[in-house]
Amino acid sequence: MARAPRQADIAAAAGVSQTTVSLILSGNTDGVRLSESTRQRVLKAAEKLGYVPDPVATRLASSRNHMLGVYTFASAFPTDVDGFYYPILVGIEEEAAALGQDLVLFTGTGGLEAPADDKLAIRRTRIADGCLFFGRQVPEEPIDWLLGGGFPLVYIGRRDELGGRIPFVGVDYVAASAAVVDRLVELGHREIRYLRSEDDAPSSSDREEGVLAAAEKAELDARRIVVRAEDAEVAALIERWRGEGVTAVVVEETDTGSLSAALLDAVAAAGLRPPDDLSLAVLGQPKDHPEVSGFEVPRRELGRRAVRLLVDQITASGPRIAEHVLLDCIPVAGSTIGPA
Amino acid sequence: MARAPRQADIAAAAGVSQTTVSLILSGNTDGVRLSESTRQRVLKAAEKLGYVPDPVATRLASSRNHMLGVYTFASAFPTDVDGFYYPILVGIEEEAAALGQDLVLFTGTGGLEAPADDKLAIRRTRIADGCLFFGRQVPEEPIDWLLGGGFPLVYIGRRDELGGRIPFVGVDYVAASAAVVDRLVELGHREIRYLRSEDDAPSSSDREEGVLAAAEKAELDARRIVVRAEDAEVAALIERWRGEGVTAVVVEETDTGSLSAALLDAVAAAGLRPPDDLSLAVLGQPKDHPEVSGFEVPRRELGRRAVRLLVDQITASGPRIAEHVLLDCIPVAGSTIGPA
DNA sequence: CTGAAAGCGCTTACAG
DNA sequence: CTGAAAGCGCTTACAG
Repeated sequence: MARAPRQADIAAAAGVSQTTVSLILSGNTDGVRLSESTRQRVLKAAEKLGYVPDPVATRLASSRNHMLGVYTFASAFPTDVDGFYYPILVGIEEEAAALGQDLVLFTGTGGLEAPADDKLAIRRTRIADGCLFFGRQVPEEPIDWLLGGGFPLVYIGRRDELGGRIPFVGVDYVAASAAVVDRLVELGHREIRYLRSEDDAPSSSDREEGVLAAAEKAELDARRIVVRAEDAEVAALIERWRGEGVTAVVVEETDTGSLSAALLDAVAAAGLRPPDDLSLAVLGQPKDHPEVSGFEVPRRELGRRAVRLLVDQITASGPRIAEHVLLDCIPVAGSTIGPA
Repeated sequence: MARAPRQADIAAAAGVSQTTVSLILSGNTDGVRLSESTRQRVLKAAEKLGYVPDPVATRLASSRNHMLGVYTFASAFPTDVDGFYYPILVGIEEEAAALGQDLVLFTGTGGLEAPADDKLAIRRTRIADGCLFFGRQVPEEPIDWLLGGGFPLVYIGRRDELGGRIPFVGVDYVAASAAVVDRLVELGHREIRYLRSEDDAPSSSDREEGVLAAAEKAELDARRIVVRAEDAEVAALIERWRGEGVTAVVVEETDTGSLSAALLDAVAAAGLRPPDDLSLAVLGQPKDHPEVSGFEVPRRELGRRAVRLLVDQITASGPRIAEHVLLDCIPVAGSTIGPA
């Protein structure tokens, strides 16, 4: 394969030094003045040779290469939760394109390798100007290392680890969840149940926090509200709750959506028709069920904002401070909530 | 934070040269022998300093960077045809991860910029070791330029441009489509219609070719079989075909899936229930309609094979030849085809 | 067995 | 106005 042309090749072709080529191509006209004729000659030679700067060399020598990393702790294109992550990726791509940034997907550990390899894979993200991270857990050591080195990074989703030093763009699940319960209370519901998964992701505890805050405000018996369950237990719960006089059920929407799907199935199987027999709300947007009341997570915007925050960090001149952004959810009125 | 430690720091600490450190840390024991004591001293110093190799420098110094480009001519994450491309991306990511390659998504022109910019964006793909291309059209000039420079690239989808010099992994739509018509003929159907889009993508003409080949073999009147139509015209066609005694309809599945969706809707609206009132087949897999007869496009495998072909090209020692791979589709029996 | 040196392709002071 | 030189942190011949 013919070598890719370098600045030195352009320099030879244009009869100038490699330094001059670098100056002209990088548009680094800071305190420098170059004759227009030289400039044109260089530009023409570069065009003719089809010059493309080597991003790796650029990054070694300077600091930017206009590549943003995207690191997911599982798969960037998960098959079981595609409906969840896809809009975020769409947002990331949109904003990156708008800002002239390419994306580097680090495929590091597809879950196949030992978690020990995570460390190296995460450190490799340094080849980009900065990196977006997705995922429930935070591998503290490598992230701390990146942060300590001043490497720009942004998590997608709220992260409190490492003393709050991790910049993130998250979703205000607390407020959105509280609003859903508020609405039920306003409609006269007193016997409410909140069904959540066993998993302890921040997005789960945030939702619970919002639910409990609203319950407390309404002076409901908070101890009875929260119920942790597996998908398989849902049908039995529905039965029990009917006996307890429950009039409204709220369920967490997780990335797989399996818990809310299980609930919707169980409700239908029990012959209950919301909102008449039971009010139903999902803390999120269940797939293929736009009629269900709840809220919409601004996933696309999440991706866009994360990219913007990252680029801000990269271009920031002063010392960076950890930035934390929480986006509001969009309330979904739906048709599954009614008077108690 | 103090500077990240470099090999030179370790060298100083261990009292050896930086070269020796590099040799020991990279495990590059090829023709070299190092005393175990030196080795231990260096390893210990590296550990103590918390050394992590700089991936950027590593990649500059070695020739490959283990990054594969992914270039899409529109958006890598299209919102209207997500169901179509997503599995391909999944396959690409899987195989890339398995082969230890990172992915660079070129966001070049999201359709916003003039096609002239395509040229530069496409050339930028050279920062990777090789690149995968998606898309209906081939911008000949930049692709030719890449090919001429010996840059490894693979198209996803059959491409005949540039004198067949473009390596690709495609799908054997001809054979799969013919097989569907064969099946209908075996079941006694003689009045068959093939509904296709106006668009002239290779995947469309391949399907038509397969349909016509099967029709010819069965000595059907080929002139009446193929019908090009827009989504909006489908309902009227159904009506007409009933008058013509049509017993089976085959429809093309495009990336948006809108034509097959229009047909399924029109058939249902006309009160026709396949396979009793009409046999129905889709040349592909319509979204959310697993019961429809036809075939499944091996999209995930398409992504995987494309990655493998690309990596083969990259690692090939001798002169590369354009490789063309066609994958078989998986027949879907379905329940919408019956006897005439 | 180990080191001095060149080089990967750029940027960035520093000289003219 | 432009060039020679050093340097980013590593790898890889090439000498001892």
